[in-house]
Amino acid sequence: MARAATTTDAFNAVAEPVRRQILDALADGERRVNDLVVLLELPQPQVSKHLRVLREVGLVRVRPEGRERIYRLDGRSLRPIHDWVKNYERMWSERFDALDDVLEDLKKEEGRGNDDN
Amino acid sequence: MARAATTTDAFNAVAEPVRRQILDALADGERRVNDLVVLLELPQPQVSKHLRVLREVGLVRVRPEGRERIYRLDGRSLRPIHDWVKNYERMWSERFDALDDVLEDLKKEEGRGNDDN
DNA sequence: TTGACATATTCCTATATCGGCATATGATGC
DNA sequence: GCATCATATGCCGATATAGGAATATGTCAA
Repeated sequence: MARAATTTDAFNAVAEPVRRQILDALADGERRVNDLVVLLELPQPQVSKHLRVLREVGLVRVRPEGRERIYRLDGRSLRPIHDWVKNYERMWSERFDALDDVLEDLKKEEGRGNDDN
Repeated sequence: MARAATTTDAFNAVAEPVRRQILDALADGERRVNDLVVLLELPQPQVSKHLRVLREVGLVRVRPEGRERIYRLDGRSLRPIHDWVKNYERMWSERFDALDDVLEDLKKEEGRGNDDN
């Protein structure tokens, strides 16, 4: 086995910068393929191929409209990523430092519960 | 050009499941390489190689201690990921639905400010 | 029907990935 | 020094990836 297929999960799909660009573009609302082509200044096949990957992991949905295809964001597949990174938020956010302080204070004031962490 | 180098950014580094496992293991505290080997039940070279990638994107730091090497999580490089996905949170979180409701109410009543984080 | 437009797919090449195995480097203790 | 432990690196093969170019599919319009 070589590398995990990008088509497998959202983590891999989103590791590709162009695909993130596409998602960001779709965040403003649905778009036709060609709108994305123009917007991202990329060759059309490349866009279509990335859209395919995004489709396969459920990050976007298509709606045909005449000869055009309207792509729409479906961000729910991003949730696992969000939930995963969220556990690390404390490592950079001062908000969490503040929270830690509060917790420490609580421990001290709250009496002599001998909890160590 | 083929695929983006995993060593490039956190997005790519984290797309690999084993590396996420490693980070999760390190979230509990620093660990020697061999601890990780035992914990994840993986061949040592594989662990070392993944650690190298994680090191190169700044997700972990090493501290030599005798003939051992203690790896430590440095979650700050995860921040770009967190910030990016956070923009999509509204797409699955009911909290945001609630927030939307609040905003609607505010529009209607124009009266009181209700702080939801 | 025919031709123009919109999008998807196929074929191709270069690359870099992951894992396995063997080995190198480096530190410790005798 | 030498053997051992702990970790890192090198080389290998298989795979699949991203991008390019050409082409296929599908839809509309005259």
